[in-house]
Amino acid sequence: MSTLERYNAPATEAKWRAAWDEADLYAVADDDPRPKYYVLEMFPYPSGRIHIGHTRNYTMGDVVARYRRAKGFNVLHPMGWDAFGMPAENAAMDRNVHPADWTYDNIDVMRGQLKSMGLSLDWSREFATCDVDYYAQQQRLFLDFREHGLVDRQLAKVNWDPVDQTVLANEQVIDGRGWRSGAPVEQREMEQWFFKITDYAQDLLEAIDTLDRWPDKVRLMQRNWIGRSDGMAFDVRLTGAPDGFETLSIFTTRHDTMMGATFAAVAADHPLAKALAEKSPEVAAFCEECARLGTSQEAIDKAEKLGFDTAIKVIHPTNPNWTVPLYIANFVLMTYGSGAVMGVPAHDQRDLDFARKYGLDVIDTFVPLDTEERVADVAFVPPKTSKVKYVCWAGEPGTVTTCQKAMDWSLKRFTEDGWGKAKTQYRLRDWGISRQRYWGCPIPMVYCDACGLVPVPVEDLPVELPRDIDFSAPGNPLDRHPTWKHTTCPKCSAPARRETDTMDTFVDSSWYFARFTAPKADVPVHRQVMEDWLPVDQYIGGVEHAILHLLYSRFFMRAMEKSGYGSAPEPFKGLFTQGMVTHETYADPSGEWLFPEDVVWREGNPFHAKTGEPITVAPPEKMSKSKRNVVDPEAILSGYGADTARWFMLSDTPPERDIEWTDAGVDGAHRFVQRLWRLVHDAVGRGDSAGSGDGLALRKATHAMIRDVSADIEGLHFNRAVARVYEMANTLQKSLGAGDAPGAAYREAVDAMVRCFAPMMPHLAEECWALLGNEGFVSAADWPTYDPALLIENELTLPVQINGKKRAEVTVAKDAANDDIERAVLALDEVKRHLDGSPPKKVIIVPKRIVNVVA
RNA sequence: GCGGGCGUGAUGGAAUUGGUAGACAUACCGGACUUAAAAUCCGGAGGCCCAUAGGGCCAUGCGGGUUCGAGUCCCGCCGCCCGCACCA
Repeated sequence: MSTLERYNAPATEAKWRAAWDEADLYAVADDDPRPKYYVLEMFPYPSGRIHIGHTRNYTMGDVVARYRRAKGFNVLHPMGWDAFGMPAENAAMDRNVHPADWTYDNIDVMRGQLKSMGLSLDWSREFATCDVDYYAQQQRLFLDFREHGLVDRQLAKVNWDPVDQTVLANEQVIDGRGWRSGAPVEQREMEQWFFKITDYAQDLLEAIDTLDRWPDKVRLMQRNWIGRSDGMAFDVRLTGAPDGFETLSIFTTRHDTMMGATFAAVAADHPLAKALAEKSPEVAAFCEECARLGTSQEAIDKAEKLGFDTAIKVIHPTNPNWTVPLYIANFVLMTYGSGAVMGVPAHDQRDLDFARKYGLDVIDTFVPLDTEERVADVAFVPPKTSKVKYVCWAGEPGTVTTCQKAMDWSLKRFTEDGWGKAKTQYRLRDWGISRQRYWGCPIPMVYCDACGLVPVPVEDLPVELPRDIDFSAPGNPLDRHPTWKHTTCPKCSAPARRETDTMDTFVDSSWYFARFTAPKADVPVHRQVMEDWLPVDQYIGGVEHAILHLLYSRFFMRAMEKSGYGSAPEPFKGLFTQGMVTHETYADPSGEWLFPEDVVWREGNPFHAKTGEPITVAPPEKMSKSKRNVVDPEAILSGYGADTARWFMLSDTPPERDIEWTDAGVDGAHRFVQRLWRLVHDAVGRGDSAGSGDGLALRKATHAMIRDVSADIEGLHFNRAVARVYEMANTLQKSLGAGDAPGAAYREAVDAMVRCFAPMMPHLAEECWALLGNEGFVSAADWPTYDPALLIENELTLPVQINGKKRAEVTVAKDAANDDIERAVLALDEVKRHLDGSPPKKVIIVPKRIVNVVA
């Protein structure tokens, strides 16, 4: 043993990766007869290098892929690159490199890094979304969607940077200013392309119920995002309004409070408000003020309710002689409902604040059952299921009923009266996909003065991005390009202009999982092949994509089905959202953030490695460049090896929670790599003949491990699977130390253990597998099976409680009768002592679990 | 504000339908090996109290409740985290 060299992880790992490549072990065929399993991790953005979060995400996916492969599935486990996006353009501006070169160089680096993790990926299916072959097919999908009525043009507000002359994404607006120019951002309305995701609002909502292998949290977030509310729509007549505005559309979900409406209000960007603003500078000024306040999130928090009395009167729908004033109000949203509301101060806090400020009436329509007190400063907004007493409504005053019943009744009544009608409203809005930038998929449309908007014919695809591009001036470089946008109309051949907007990069990631099923096809997907592979059985990624990416992908599958691409309504059958990787933060006395490698520890206290100053340590948080609490996985991979990094990522912390990266944890993982190596060496040294006895205890432990590790991996409880392997190693080592380990049982145990940790540490497993003299790759070996007969105990040791406290144990035959157990328990010294001579009040025996004696 | 989640040793965390709380790991302490250290191996360990073996009490954020039995279920607090946020 003393001569055994340490396991050289980096060298050994490289050897096995080369061997896997040589054997083309992870390539997958579409026509394989075994049952399919599609495991996918969210593909990375090629930012430059892999970060620690990637290693966690891809390790988890790889464990699942390797486990399923061993269980006899035909496993699709592909990798690609979410390669379009702003950082490439920023690099182009900052460093004068071409976005394509920057992106593809990054991909080369990151591909090498991912390969060094030993992931069992089918690299032959790799693609990047910026590959012309990919975005050409995406353009085709766009045209098909349009053909099927799923694309339209709508006016939409954008963040406009007046200095850079460009549209900004929300995350580029910091405190209301452009991130580059620092100029105050303006809201502009522009015509943009939209995917009509709202056509599927109800379907997307209902189908969430079928996603039973998604986290409840994500399902709830999607439900809230779609935001269905059932209410009533109606038109009210106006007096004193400009021509063309004789009526106003209103939406409400509380029609039971209609008789408490004391004012009406429209949004500042409502068409009526705009019409008034044209005639009145005062109105225009008010609306502008509202628009300014609107943008930043903080402002909304503090925003005071502001209103402008238009002097227009709204005729209450229930009574032609009853009018209420119409305001323009800053808290009414144009983007929800009809952009106009009836204000019911008694039962809505916003309306109440507004009413108090502008001296409007407050009419209680119902009161609590236990008090006659009327609304003062706090609106009375009971849950719809609460019973209240109605005092002023469309029904009999004094009625006691639930709000929901009153609403149902009111809706029926108002519908019969001929002015109200039931309406379902969604919070979800159509998906604006236009982006005014270069590094994205061009939208294949042409503007012709004679023919209007004309789609690029499919045979003319792809509309390829020009290579020569200039980032030295602000604005969209495609729009500025000297020749690119000039073309001829596909219909009339007259000179025409190309659409210079490109697609939101979320479009790229909305169907890549489908493209992996036929990555080289000259159509977006092959119908049959896609239907065979989809849905993805297990999708793994960050919770930050819980709404947009996952919802857009669900929409895409429906849109593709409608466009004739085959049926796979739900793209991801199983979803798992893993936690982040965190690290302590370090700051020097001046408050500067320090990298972990700049910190040295002396006697448990941290000091600056160079200056020797004491350092303050703050609790772990998400790794970020700004706080410098980052660890580069490259150093771990090349120093300790991939298996150590993988094992660490899977250990201790449940995968859905945040994991704290610590050097001690990594060292511990590496120590275990070395320890397993020694254990296996020892097994080989013993051969098959040494030892005595049948090793039953060891065999039981082995088979229990197989059962438990299998269940833990299947349930994605990787931390528990890791603990089971540790337990097995401890058991092996103990039986070894006791000198009673029979060779065959020991050999069986080691063999099973190697196969069980192979999905987690594939290189080490491969080396151990070879050392044990097995043929072929453990990566291609079957998953071990366990013998249930070995797990049945003939005798059971039951805990014995007295009055609910554990006092003793009793060992009985596994099928012992309750009478026998009771007799054995009452004979125990410990039990006698506590009973002190008197008979027990009761003895509760839970079969195979526990005995409780009630004294 | 609305919605959701989580509170267990020094630390990360285990714990079937309510049934032996603290598996496994990290850090720590002791021993062996070593000139020494590292590495390795063996062992210890929730807290408090009495103690010779051993025994007792208290312990899963806090306070109640249901139960033979509660980390787990119910009610009320406290704290932290996440999502949405003027959605009519």
